Amino acid sequence: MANVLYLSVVDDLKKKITSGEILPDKILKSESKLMEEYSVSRMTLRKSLSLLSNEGYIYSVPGKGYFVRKPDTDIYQFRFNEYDSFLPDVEKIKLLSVKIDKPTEEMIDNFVISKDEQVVKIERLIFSNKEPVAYEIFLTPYIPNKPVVEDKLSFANYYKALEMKLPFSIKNTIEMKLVLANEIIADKLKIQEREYVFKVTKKTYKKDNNNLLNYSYYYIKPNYFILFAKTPEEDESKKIF
Amino acid sequence: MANVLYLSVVDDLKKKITSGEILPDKILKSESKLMEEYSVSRMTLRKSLSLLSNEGYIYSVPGKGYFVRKPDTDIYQFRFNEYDSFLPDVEKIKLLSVKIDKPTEEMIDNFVISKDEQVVKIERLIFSNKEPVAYEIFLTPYIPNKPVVEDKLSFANYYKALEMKLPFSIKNTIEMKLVLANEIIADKLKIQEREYVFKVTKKTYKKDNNNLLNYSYYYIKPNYFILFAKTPEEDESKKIF
DNA sequence: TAGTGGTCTAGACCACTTC
DNA sequence: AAGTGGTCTAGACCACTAA
Repeated sequence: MANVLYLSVVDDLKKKITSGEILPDKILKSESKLMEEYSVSRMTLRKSLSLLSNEGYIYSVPGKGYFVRKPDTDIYQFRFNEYDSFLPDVEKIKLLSVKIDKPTEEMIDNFVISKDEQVVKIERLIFSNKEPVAYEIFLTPYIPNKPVVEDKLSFANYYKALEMKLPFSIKNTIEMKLVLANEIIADKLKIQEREYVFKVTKKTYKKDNNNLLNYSYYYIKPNYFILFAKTPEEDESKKIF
Repeated sequence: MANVLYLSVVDDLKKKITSGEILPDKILKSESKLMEEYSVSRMTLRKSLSLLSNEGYIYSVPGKGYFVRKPDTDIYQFRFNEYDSFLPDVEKIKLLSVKIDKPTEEMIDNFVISKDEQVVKIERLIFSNKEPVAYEIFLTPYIPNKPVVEDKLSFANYYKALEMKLPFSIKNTIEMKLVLANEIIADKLKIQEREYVFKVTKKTYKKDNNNLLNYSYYYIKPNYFILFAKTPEEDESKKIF
């Protein structure tokens, strides 16, 4: 297909795998045989096999050969942030409060801080369709001499700025469940107490030491949130070269 | 670190990127300079850069150079299937009914079938903790001469078998939202009518032509489902070689 | 011992960007 | 014209697996 050798090899092998001509866990021809079959050099062939391996089609066992992989079809991917995840589109995000306070027991457990240190607590209300649709509580340890100009960059963006600066060093987790709204949440979202709301807990960790950097609770009105996820795609931009 | 040349180059460059020594969108040294710096051949260096590219750390622009990528921290990954996704662990899955019937308007819209063809409808009840926790309706076009022995492989596993046979050719989507239980759902799950339940819609498509192969609705009791997702990990098993 | 994949080198030619 | 990354080759040596 393409006028690039290693891609045409990839195309052909993919076809053989997706069509079922070579089934999962079955062995492929050896490198030397494939080199002959496609009339390419070893390095070129290996580039093709490398690509197929990266895309999850095959795996290799040293000394044995290449095998077709059985992919995991139960894996899904989605995107979540305070701007794109609510329905209809988010109109504005209102900063309710910024407090610097002593940590609760829960925070001392979660963060790597002592009870003498302080914690930043930010409350925000996310509006959509003229209504409050989500109430967010964000928590992070307070570090007074952080090289972020606190007055200039509002606290609301403080942690975003932090993430932006060192994007490779963090990882997130998210937990979503249904809970009954308590008085505070009901008040913020203007709903009845003991109505169901989505509770999304988002935690941000430092990759290398697994320290918790910050976490947020989002309380979301049921009708304003749909989670849509799909099988992860092979990322074209990350193609091997 | 490792006694493999290209991995030690990867380690060093990763350190420079994660530490912030080279910031997102900033250019790396050119291949020829890096070859000199690390005293490796071009192909070895390119293998290192290829790995970093695959893991999302860098990208390349032909004629210009290599740049540090700004990774997307809003992406999450999770696993969903009828065995591992409910709380506590699933005890059994009860097959309620298998019907072969004419398709509804909705099904004709979704599937690539005419109104004269037929559809398989499977109802299942997922038990956990002696209670029904989820009610599933599965739909797929009925193909009489499918090479699956219908009596042997129960219908409940019919589509699983299908997926297993051609795992590379399918992709899934999932949608999760809150809905109010209607009479049927309330009855199956033994809850009150007009209580909230999770509605999960899972659709399976053929990759090449985007045809819908089957879809399921899961109605799940709120307390028996928590979605847990996290930043996708670099898959060690798919490492470049 | 023969065959397998894993690492590594030193070249070559190309298309593209920048000046 | 000089520098960049992209493709491709023909070797070499190694560790591992299987008979």
